[in-house]
Amino acid sequence: MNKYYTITELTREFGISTRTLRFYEDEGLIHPERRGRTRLFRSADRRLIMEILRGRRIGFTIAEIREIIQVYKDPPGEAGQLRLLMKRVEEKREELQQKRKDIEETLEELNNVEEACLTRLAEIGVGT
Amino acid sequence: MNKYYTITELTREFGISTRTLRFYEDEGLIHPERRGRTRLFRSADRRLIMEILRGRRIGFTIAEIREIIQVYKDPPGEAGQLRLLMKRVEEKREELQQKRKDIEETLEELNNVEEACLTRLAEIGVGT
DNA sequence: GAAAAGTTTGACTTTTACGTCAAAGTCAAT
DNA sequence: ATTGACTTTGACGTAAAAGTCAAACTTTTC
Repeated sequence: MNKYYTITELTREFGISTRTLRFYEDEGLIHPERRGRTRLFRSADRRLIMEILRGRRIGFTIAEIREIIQVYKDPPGEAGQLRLLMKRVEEKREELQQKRKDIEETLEELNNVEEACLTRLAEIGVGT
Repeated sequence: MNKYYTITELTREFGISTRTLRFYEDEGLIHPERRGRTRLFRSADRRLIMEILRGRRIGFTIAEIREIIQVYKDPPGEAGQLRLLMKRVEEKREELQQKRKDIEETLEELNNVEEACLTRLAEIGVGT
């Protein structure tokens, strides 16, 4: 075990480009090891990339993703910082709940569109 | 009734800029009336803007939003077009379901972070 | 009827998140 | 030892979605 992943293995697995991974490294989101100059990704890096991509799908910016990673890396110890973090968490929660609501409404509309399509198809293509 | 909204009324209501609304008009998403050169928004425009902003929050591009609006404006009548539309609907559905899952996982993590904060606060700030 | 407030168009700029080369280095296999 | 596949750095480019600014025009208000 304890295998290394090459950069292209990961790009293929996740459907992203090498440029994207290099960009994430430049932005300080990941820190793959090096053998010479070549990047070597461990499974921890791989998992981190999965979380980054999840954040991306949700619509988080690079800055936000970096911030989240930071919090996990070294959580704040001081009371003021903790309270600040909780405030930010609460804000994010509201944002995500709104987004979830938006998605659910849109899924509903998609259902309506689909039904309308089926109805229309049945009307015109009777027996197609 | 049948009131007109000015552009700034809407920007204030939705927390967007006039530039944004002009941009949406340039992109063909909205078509407010004119009195002279001044734009006059009706409540139908206002509702449309709400839908545009919902699409934006979800992460749809302008092109996708425009496409959705188009479908509502004049739904396809031909069978091939209808089937194509249904395929696209299915793709969007999967995309949104993935996004919803991402959001739910992230909401779970936010809960964990919050709990960790509370625990830590209790530890250090006993009686604060 | 003059000032203040709001609006329009047009042009240029900015930010984010990468894409696209080019040139050079590395490594495995033939 | 050379071909071919892969990788790196660096520089420049790009698309989307607005932001910013200037100059002119309108409308409202005092």
